[in-house]
Amino acid sequence: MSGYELKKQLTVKLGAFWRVSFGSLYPCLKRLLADGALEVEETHFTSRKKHVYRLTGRGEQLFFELLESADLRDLEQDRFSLRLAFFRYLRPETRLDQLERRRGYLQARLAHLRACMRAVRDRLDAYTLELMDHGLDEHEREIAWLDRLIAAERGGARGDARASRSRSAALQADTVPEGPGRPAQNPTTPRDPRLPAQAGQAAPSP
Amino acid sequence: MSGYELKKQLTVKLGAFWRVSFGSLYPCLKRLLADGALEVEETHFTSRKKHVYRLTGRGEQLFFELLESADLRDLEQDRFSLRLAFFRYLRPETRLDQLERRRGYLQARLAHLRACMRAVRDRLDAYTLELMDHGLDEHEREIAWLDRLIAAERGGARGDARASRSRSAALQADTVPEGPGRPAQNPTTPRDPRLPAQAGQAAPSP
DNA sequence: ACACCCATGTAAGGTGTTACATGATTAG
DNA sequence: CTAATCATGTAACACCTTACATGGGTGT
Repeated sequence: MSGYELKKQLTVKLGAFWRVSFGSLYPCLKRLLADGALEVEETHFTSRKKHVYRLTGRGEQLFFELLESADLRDLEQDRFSLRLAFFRYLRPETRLDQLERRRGYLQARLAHLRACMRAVRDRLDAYTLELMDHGLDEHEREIAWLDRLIAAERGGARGDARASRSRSAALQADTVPEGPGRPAQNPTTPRDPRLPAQAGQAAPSP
Repeated sequence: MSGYELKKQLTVKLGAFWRVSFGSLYPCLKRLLADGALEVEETHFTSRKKHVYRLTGRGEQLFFELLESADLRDLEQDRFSLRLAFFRYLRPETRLDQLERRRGYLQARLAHLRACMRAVRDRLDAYTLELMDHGLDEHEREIAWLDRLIAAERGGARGDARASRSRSAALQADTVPEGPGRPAQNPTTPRDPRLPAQAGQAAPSP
């Protein structure tokens, strides 16, 4: 799609934790184009120029490489959320692995925060205490949420049915029908069935 | 205190949402020093140089000005948390005002997210849906938390007693004993009783 | 006619991080 | 003695945001 359209899509679908500005989007598209990860088609339907971008095979490969690999930074809130939004393109094992790494990260952080808090607790004013308690709470909730996702990922269609707004049970549906879809599996194939070309399933796509 | 010590304190007390690096802290101290907001005393107790910084009257004034004023950016998660950590130095009315503005901000955001979600809900995969639901949940919780803080701020010592980990009831204690402590009230006074010089009350201080 | 969305891009500037450089002191 | 901690700083760089510049189309 076009850069303009792309921004709109990203804003609607990932706007909760990730915002793009044209000042970073357009240069990025150019960079990816120069790297051969994208190709353009300039349309002039109405005398108005418009660049329609499309992923190349190389771009797809890059996408899967970036998605499968995850360093320490990718365990932080926003980066992880961004990755989660593309989880359907990951192999189930990698999904599970990344969910568990995020969980471990949060758990460690939680322990550290608790330790910090014990150390300074009685020298803090009420507002700071509230803030810290709330932070602890948030972490615990996030861990509980991850536990649900992990359970759903492991147990197939049987998630925690009691959680009021739980959608865990649906996690196994709507997923890419392929089995373990590795990028390295068949690097020469130009068209990849993992990338749905049809409409009706417009999850954030590469 | 020294820059080094300051970083340690900030890391322990605000580390949950705000991290400082020396590369930004030291230049910042220099800037504040040049602006007359800080003064230094170089100590050489043990032949090791150490800069002990102290707020000047101008610095205090600046602190209160920055704290009392809040633009749109300061309503976002981390910025707001930072401010909340210094709430005890604010006038009660300003506290209430800022809590309510943050609440309004979250409410608007929540409405917007819900609208986005309604629009794309059936074109999203299960992971993205989980992500969005979780985001909605977080927002709702944050609003509920703010409601407790607001209630405590309004109602004196009577907060929501049922919340399991609530500390709301203590919100009115531990606060700066002064009444409305405006910076403009007596600009010529060098020493400000609002800034506790004694130990034993080491909430994040300017 | 006017405002507003579509559409693309550039340039300046702010902000912070990483890495480096340096050296004293203390605990094991 | 050696590793860690105390302590201060600088420079390069990455990254993104804001503001600007430009122009076609669409609705009222």
